[in-house]
Amino acid sequence: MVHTSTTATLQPLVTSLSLRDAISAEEVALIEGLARRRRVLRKGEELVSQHSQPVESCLVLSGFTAREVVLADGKRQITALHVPGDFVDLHALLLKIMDHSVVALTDCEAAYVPHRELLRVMACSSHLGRMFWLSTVIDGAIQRAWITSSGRRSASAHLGHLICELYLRLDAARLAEGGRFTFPVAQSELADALGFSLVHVNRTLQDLRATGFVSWKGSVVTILDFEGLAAFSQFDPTYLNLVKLPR
Amino acid sequence: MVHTSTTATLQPLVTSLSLRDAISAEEVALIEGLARRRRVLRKGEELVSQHSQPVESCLVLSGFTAREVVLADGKRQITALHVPGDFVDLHALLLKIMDHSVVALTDCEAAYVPHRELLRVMACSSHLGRMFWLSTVIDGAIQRAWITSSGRRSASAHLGHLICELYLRLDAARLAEGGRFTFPVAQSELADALGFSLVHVNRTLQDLRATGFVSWKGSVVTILDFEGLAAFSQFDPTYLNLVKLPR
DNA sequence: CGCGCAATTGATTGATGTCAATTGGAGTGG
DNA sequence: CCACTCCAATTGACATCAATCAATTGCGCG
Repeated sequence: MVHTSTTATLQPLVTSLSLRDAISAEEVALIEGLARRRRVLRKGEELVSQHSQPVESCLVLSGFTAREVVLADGKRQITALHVPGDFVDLHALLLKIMDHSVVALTDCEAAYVPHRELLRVMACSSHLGRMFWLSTVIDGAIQRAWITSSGRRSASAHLGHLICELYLRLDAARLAEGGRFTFPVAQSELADALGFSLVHVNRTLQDLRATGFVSWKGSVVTILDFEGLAAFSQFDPTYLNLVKLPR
Repeated sequence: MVHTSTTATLQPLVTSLSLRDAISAEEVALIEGLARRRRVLRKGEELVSQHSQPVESCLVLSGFTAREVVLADGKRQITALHVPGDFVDLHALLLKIMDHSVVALTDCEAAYVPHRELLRVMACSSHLGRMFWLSTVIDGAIQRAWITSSGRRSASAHLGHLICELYLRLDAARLAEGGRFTFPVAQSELADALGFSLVHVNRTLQDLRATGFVSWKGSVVTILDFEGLAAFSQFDPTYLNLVKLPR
């Protein structure tokens, strides 16, 4: 069952953009003036389907989502994790055809904004246009970091790097506190994000716990020593662009 | 020794953009009207340095380049390969700080366009602005494909997938002919792109040759059976967006 | 011919996947 | 409250894959 309504504040998007550059009151008004529909999705539902040709782009308001590709032999790869405030398929505005799908890892809410509306707002504010562009470009930077982890980091550093990344992104979205955040995702899904087998995720998690940098109980992740974990995982937060600059 | 001059046609860029959407005569004029400086780089030189804050973006006119990250322990990961016509650090227009460097894998020529010039042209043509955005978003799609290869494909399928991708990209740039292209890159560099050890690249290449899909002698790569290689590597070219569509 | 670099090979170690079983915890019906 | 069920987490044993170390070969060039 899909719930749809028109009431939804786009505050998470404003918050996310404001982390990277000042967003004026006029720009906030433009954003809040975007026509959109709201959907509530349950864990496992697709927000956007592979091969579809979206005419609207999808913004996550709450919950965790992932981009995933399923190969012919049934193997699955998650190529990105998204947190509230992320415009998960903004790139569909230009790509036209989705080469992957976006799924809900937890129950979540999303706002769908017609491409026509995005173009209208970008015509009013080229700065907002650049901020939208920026958000797709940050997604790309995160993907490069994943490629690096996958190719050249040990299994525990790969996982540790992901934990550091998630923590900073969630903290920026005010969804983390004191090194702790909730990440209600099964180890099998983590496996698909890391490119590991399920068993290997489990053992890597145990290795990481043994270092004392991280505690992970149920869906609560606690970073006990961020500096230590970051050094161990060779994590450099520059690529997240959590810096307010004129763009 | 760095050679610099101001004469350089940006035709490779026009060709690349024209693959994805019609580019009008006016738009071509706008592109050719971009102020820029030209540099000739030798194999191994850096086009753009990690941690730098570019005020111009770099377009490859000829030769192969790569984005690379070097970790503290000396391990290297190549996160993207670029072919002539690619705007390799267009994203620096928004990211401001480079989280990786771009290096020349072969001797090559590049044009550097000041960000101010890009903003000027985008103000004249919002369509060109979207085409620039598109090119960064295609880079992102390629990166997702790399993540998928790295995480969920066998070593030979990973390499096979990369060969299919390079072939189509080079073919689109008119740098391939009859399944054959020149790729003067050492196995050690291929290793850094695939996230393999050098020895493993060598053996994977032998496996792939044994399938009969590919011949790779010196720097000449010949795809003997594209359909077979694509099926074997689960290669679906959709993500390359080599389709002319209104964007 | 001999140098130097890239490609190749062999042997071994270590990391990771697979298969199969067991444990643990939350929810459910009796 | 207890037994039962289901699913996720965990463990053990083993097979494979891939990294490492250490030669050796092949080739272009002075």
